[in-house]
Amino acid sequence: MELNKRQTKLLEYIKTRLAESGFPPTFSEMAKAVGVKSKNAIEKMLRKLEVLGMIEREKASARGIRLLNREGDFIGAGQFAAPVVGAVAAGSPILAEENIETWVNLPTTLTHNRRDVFILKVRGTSMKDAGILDGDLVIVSPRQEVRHRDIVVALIEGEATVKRYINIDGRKYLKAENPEYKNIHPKSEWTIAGKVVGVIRNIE
Amino acid sequence: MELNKRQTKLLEYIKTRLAESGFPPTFSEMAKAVGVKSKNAIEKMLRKLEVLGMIEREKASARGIRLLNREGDFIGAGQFAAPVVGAVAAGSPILAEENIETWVNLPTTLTHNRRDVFILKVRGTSMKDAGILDGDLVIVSPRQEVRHRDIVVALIEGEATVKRYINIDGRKYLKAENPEYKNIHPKSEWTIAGKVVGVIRNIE
DNA sequence: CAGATAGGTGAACGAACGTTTACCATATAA
DNA sequence: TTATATGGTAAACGTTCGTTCACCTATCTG
Repeated sequence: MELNKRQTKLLEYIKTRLAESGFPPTFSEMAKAVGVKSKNAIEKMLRKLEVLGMIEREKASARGIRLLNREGDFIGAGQFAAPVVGAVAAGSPILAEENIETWVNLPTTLTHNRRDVFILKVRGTSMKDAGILDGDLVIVSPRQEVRHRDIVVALIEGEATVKRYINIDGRKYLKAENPEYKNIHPKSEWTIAGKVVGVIRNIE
Repeated sequence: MELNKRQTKLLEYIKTRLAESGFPPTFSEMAKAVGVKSKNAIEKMLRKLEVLGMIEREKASARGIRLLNREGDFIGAGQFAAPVVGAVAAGSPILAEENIETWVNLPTTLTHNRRDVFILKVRGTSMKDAGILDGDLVIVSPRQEVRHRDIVVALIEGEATVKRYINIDGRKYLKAENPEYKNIHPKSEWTIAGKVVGVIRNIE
């Protein structure tokens, strides 16, 4: 069972309404937003979203809708669900379902209001001199321009790695921020999955 | 103009309801929660909260309440407002009004559901080998037990500083994580303001 | 003392809001 | 072809919910 276009639009509308107004919309508002004329249409769509575990409802109460992320905990206003990428299966795009370990809610204030970021859990100490340690979560913005000396997430042979991007006169390579690691001049195909725009560390 | 006990309780109730149920409460729910029998009493309290800039309302709509932090942006479900401490005025407690630069909303998921944390903006590079750089925000938990080798925020002569806490056989001092800095054996009175439980960095 | 102010009760009103039922159109499966 | 699921309209219903008004009671002020 999957969402059709209008149902996806409804879910999206609930998200933005929650983010922008601080509380969920009413049936009439939703009907207007997705372009249907009957509140019953909304009722049916909501039931579907509920069955699929995307929302949770409080019956018979106004605006009684909770938005859930795929972990089942709910996404409050001013937040959005960001995927946490684990091991990247060779050849697959980094954001493929199979690579997503879990979802966490982030406040949009932490990402300059971007909602298209993902999160990568850092393994190893190759960036320790840049203040990125083993176990840290890096926030990655995939659609942002990457410049010389930015910290990036690169995909090399289906392996996601955090490094500093160096581009000198068109010579492009990756630099570790730890003297014990060598620079990487990939021979095989590689791509940049995004720019690191934030770091989150949980101590203990 | 200040809040009395019941009004404070109302504000607190709105906060927890928003955190727990994902949307604001109705008048009746609020009346029951703070122990008044009339919805009009709630109306008057809400007006006061509104005048004081603590909430924002959408008139004539069910559950039309937004919770604001002291910066005027609203606090969504699953979030709470944490104070960002700047320069600490000598002799004042670290969380005194005058020391608070601004407020930011944090998701409770980042603080293990603790709501009593505050944030300190790090100055200098004395903790760089612990992955804490100049400009980083550290999340500080003031009521948590501090143990040997924890990273802490210490108050020395009215100066807030982030260091590693060392306690060997009762000999207590502070250690920088940067060879260019010496250990600190404070001679004057000093206190520990809290334990560092998280780090947030915004790149760019 | 009279008067203002803050905080509350209680009831009535009307609009907002979720729910339900009957009915229709279209596509898909048996 | 006949069922059956899907997605929608339309209307009616009954609460829920915010608003407002009249009135009460302390407490403080001049």
